[in-house]
Amino acid sequence: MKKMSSAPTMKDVAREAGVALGTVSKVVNGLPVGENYRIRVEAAIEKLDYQVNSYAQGLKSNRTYSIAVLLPNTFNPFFADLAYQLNLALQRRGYKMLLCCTGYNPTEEQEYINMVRQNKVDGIIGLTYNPNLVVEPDTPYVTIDRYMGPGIPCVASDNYAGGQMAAEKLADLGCRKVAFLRIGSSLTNEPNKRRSGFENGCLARQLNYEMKILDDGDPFDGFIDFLKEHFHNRKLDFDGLFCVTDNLAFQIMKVLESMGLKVPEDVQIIGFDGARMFGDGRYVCSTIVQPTDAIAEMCVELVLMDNAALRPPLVCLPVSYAYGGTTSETAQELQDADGGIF
Amino acid sequence: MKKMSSAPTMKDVAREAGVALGTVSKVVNGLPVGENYRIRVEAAIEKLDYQVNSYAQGLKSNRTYSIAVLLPNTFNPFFADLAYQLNLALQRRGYKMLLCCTGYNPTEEQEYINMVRQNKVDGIIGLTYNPNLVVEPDTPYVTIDRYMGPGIPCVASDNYAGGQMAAEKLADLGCRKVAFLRIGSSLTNEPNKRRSGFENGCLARQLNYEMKILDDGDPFDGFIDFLKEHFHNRKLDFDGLFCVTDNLAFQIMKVLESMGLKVPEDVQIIGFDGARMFGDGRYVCSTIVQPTDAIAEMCVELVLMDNAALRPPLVCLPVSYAYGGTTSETAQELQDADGGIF
DNA sequence: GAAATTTCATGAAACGTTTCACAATAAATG
DNA sequence: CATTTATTGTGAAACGTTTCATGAAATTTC
Repeated sequence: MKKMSSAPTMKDVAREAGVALGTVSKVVNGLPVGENYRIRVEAAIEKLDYQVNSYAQGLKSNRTYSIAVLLPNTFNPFFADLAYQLNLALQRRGYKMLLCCTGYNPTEEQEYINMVRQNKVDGIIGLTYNPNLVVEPDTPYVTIDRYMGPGIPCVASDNYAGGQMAAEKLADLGCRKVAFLRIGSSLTNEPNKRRSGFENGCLARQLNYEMKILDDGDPFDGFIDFLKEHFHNRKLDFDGLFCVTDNLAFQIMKVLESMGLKVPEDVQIIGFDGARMFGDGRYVCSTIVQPTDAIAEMCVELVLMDNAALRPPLVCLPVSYAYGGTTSETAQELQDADGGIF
Repeated sequence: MKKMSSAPTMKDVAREAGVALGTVSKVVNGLPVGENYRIRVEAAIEKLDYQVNSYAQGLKSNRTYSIAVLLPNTFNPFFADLAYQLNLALQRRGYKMLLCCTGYNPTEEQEYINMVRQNKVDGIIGLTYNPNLVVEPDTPYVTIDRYMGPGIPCVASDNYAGGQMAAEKLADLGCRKVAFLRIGSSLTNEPNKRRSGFENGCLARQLNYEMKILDDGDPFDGFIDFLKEHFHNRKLDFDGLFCVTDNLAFQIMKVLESMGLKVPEDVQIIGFDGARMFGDGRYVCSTIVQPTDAIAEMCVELVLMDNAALRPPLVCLPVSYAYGGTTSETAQELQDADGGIF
């Protein structure tokens, strides 16, 4: 005479175990309950194969144990790595990750932010580009790389130190004339500090440096022209290049190689991000590595923090340097690789 | 005397508009309502800045408009691309994507599958490795690359044709002795058809071929040995290599280059996946491109299909070939790139 | 113009939890 | 042993929707 149609509810469990509804709730939520009661309830849960209904749970408690993550996309290796690390960090705490790709679209970004108001998520972690996102003051919101104002914590790696480190590394490698390459959004975001850090590092090491910044509107082949101008016929105006991202570094490297130059023999190239595309510790180029694991951990920590007043406005996490070559020695380490090779 | 503490509910809207609760519900859900009523309700919604509570909605309707996507990780470019395309396809239909990285872990996979039973999602799209996942028969579930049995649609690219295409391409490029390289899981999954397709293609074009398959347990440097054996001192036992993934192709390429060989001048290398890491149409190596957009679209289509009986057991989607070099001509196209260069 | 029919707003019931005032039992106290 | 105190199970109320039987109003029909 049981209703077989739908999934069992707490009421069913209570009836089966011969206890009250509230008792089942306590057992399910790990609240203190008499030992014999607990056993009876757990047996009933097992027998009926009961699963809590998270809609009902959310309706009462206003918690979904899910966090929305806003990223422009997942194919950029840095974003992909962030998504992965955030998923891990959230999972460890029993939270689910709602991933939203915004495509740098301010409207999409705002739409996703609004989602939290429909109680779909308990908080938001966002790497966004809309400078005037409207966020409810009491909405748990944490940004990556973009400082949005007081009350909204921003987590970033120490971009300034990263720029400095790049300069020092190039100096250590014997470079004498270097350049910083960047495709610039004019946003006042944290990654912009890479430039000043690099500048400072060059000054400290008495390195000649040049800045090549292409504004948003400029075509990419501004860089091609730049490279042709300074490297044509092995001209080698620069012996070291610091590229604002690995993405750019990789492209520059390809172009230089197609011009007959060798990296790093002729030109040293250092990128930024250090997102491993193969999950095994190798990098496509030498790079300043962002600690995506620590960034993710911190973001999750902050977004789940109870006392909003204690949240710091800005958290900077230390970067490191990684060599990008694949030598036959390092190849040995690849056996532990887990990058989806079938 | 309004309660300012929490968000406005339908009841508040009804009171404000002077209509019944059910009328508000109809307006919110786009059901037929008298024009004057609709206007009044919409005004009230606007005024109160009302947002539906999706917990309550889910509790009644058993729908969350969210789909769980199971992938081993997001840093593998192919998975990253899939995640991105799935997000797009779901977004277009008003669905949210719950992304779950399973790390090839059968237990995690099963755990996420169970999630659907807690009513957290309306369906699951999974690229999984657990051969005996337990899925409720009536749970909308669609797999990528893994045929799990009748009733569970599998979406994949035409791996057989892809293998064939690789062989033909190598033949067209003038290769005479080629090899297929793979790190093998023994799973009977769709990607395994790449080998037989390649084999068939080689036979059709009278290409000498060799298969090098490393089992799961084998260390990666089995490949190093293989490469040393056949390419040491420009030996060039093979003039073309078909690698089962771009990942592997890229690694092989790096090793060969570190051995003093040039790609593609000395050895042609073709990978598989064609996941663009920079979102701009360029590839890290020549490759058989999987149509991740079509795969994603089909997965979403199938998982949201009302009539489960109409779902096909297996859907194969056409692959294509892409050249992997970055020439200065192609560099011009990079200006439209959107890969997160700051 | 009265009766039959259609249209559509109404509001109570239900969805499956959590919470909390209350009751019942057990333990501690003098 | 009676009384106070602490402990813990109980079950009704509430969360904010959707749904549907009800009835009022508008429309059509003869």
